[in-house]
Amino acid sequence: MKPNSHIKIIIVDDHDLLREGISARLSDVGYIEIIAEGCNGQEAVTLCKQFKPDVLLMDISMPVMNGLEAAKQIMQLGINTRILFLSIYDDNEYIQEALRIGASGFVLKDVSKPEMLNAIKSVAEGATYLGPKVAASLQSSSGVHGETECTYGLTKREKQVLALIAEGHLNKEIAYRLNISIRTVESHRSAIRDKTGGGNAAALAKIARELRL
Amino acid sequence: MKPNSHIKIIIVDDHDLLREGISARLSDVGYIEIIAEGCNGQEAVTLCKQFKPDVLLMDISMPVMNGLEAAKQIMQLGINTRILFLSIYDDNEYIQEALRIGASGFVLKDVSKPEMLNAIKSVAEGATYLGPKVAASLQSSSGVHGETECTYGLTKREKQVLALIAEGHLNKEIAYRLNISIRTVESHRSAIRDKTGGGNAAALAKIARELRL
DNA sequence: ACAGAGTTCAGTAGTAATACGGATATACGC
DNA sequence: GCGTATATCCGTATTACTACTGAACTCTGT
Repeated sequence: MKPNSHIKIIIVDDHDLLREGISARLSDVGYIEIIAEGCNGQEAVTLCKQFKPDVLLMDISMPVMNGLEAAKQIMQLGINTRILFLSIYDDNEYIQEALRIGASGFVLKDVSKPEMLNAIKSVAEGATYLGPKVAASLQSSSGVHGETECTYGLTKREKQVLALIAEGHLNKEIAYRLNISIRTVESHRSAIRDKTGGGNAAALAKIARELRL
Repeated sequence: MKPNSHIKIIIVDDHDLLREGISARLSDVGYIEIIAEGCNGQEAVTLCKQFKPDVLLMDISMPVMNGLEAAKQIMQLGINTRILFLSIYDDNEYIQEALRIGASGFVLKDVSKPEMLNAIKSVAEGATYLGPKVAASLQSSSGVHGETECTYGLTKREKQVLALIAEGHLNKEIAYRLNISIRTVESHRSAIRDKTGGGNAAALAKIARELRL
C-alpha cells in the first residue's frame, strides 16, 4: 500500500441505512474509493474475490453468513484485503475471534469520522487498529492491569512453584532449581492445592495457564 | 482526548541520535508537543508521574530499567498515559508481553513518518495500534491459519485421553468417562508419553495446550 | 517485643502414576 | 489370508505425589 494512494473499499452491512451513512461519510474523502457494497457475508466473499479491495469494512452479525465466517473464507483467498470489522457489540468473544481469524481492525458503530478514517488508513497500511472502546473491552477481560487479582491468594513463592509445575517439572527438579528441599516443594504444592482447589499436576497446570504464569 | 487538541508526548530512548531524530520528525507537527525526554525506564516512570503525558513513546531495551518494566509501573500510576512502544525487534515475546501489560501500541523503528503520526494519533484517542510488521509477526506465531498438524502421530483415542488428562482428570475418572478399564487408560497414557516425549501429567497438559485439545 | 504471614524442613501413611513385561480382539489395506 | 495398527486388558515393581501433623526461622508491621 503506497502512501497517499487510493484506498479501495468494500462496505458490507445488512442495514441499508447504515451502509448509506458510511458511504456518505467516506464519499467526500479524496483518497478513499468505495468500489462495491454488499449486505451479507456470502456477498462479502464474492465481492472480495471479484474486486480485491484494499479494505473490507464489514459488520459481524448478518443474515445468510456472518462476518466472522466470511472473514475466514476471505483470508484463504490469498488476496491482499485487510478486514476492518464494524460492530455494535464490544463483546470480547467477537473481538478475540476476529483477531484470531486475522482481521486487521475492529471499531464500534459509534465511531467518529476522524477515528474511522484513522482506522481505515491504519489497516490499509497493514497495521492493526482497535478502537478505544474495543481496546478497553479487550483489556478488561484478559487481566491486563498488573495482576488478575484472582490469584487465589497465592504467595510469590507459591506462584513460582506453580509456574514450574505447569512447565511439567518434577518436585525433585523444582527443588533443585529453587535450591530448596523436596519437602518444601511439597509443602508449597500442598498449599497451592488448598488455595486453588486443584487436584493433580495437570489440574494445577490448567490453573496456572488461567493465571498466566 | 478531544479531537484536534494537543497531544503531549514524552520520548524515552537510550540512543541520543534516535531521540533527536524523533524530536525533529515530530517538532513541526502542529498538534504534537514534546514535553520531555528520557533515556531509560526509570526516567520514564519519573517523567510520567511528573508530566502526565498523553502518549509515552518508548523503546524496550534500555539500561537501568527496560521499557516493559517501566510500562508496568506507569500503568499502576493511575494516570491517563498511553504507551506506544518503539522497538527494533518484532519479537513476539516482546509484543505480546507489551500488550499484556497494557501498552496501546507497538511500532518498529523503521516506521515512516505518516505511519508514526497515525500511530500516535490512534493511541492518543485510546485506540490500539500495531504497525504492519508487528501485526504480521504477531499473527504468524499464534497459529492463526487453521490447524497446527503437529500431533505427534497420536491416534483419536489417544488425543481423547490426552484432552482429559489436560483437564486434570485422574486415570480413574478417564476410565469411567470412556467406559474402559484403568489399565487401558494407562496404556494410552504410556503411548502418549512415548510419542510426545512428555513426562508427568503437567507436562502432558502443556503439550495438550500446544495442540489445542 | 510480639503477632502474623511466609518460607523452610521433617515423619508417616496412603494413593496415583510410571516402567517394565505381556496378552487378546478387531478392523483395514494389500 | 496376512501383516499392521489400534484398542482393549492384566501383573509386578518402582517412583512420584498426596494427606496429615508438627515445627523452626525470617520478615513485616504495630
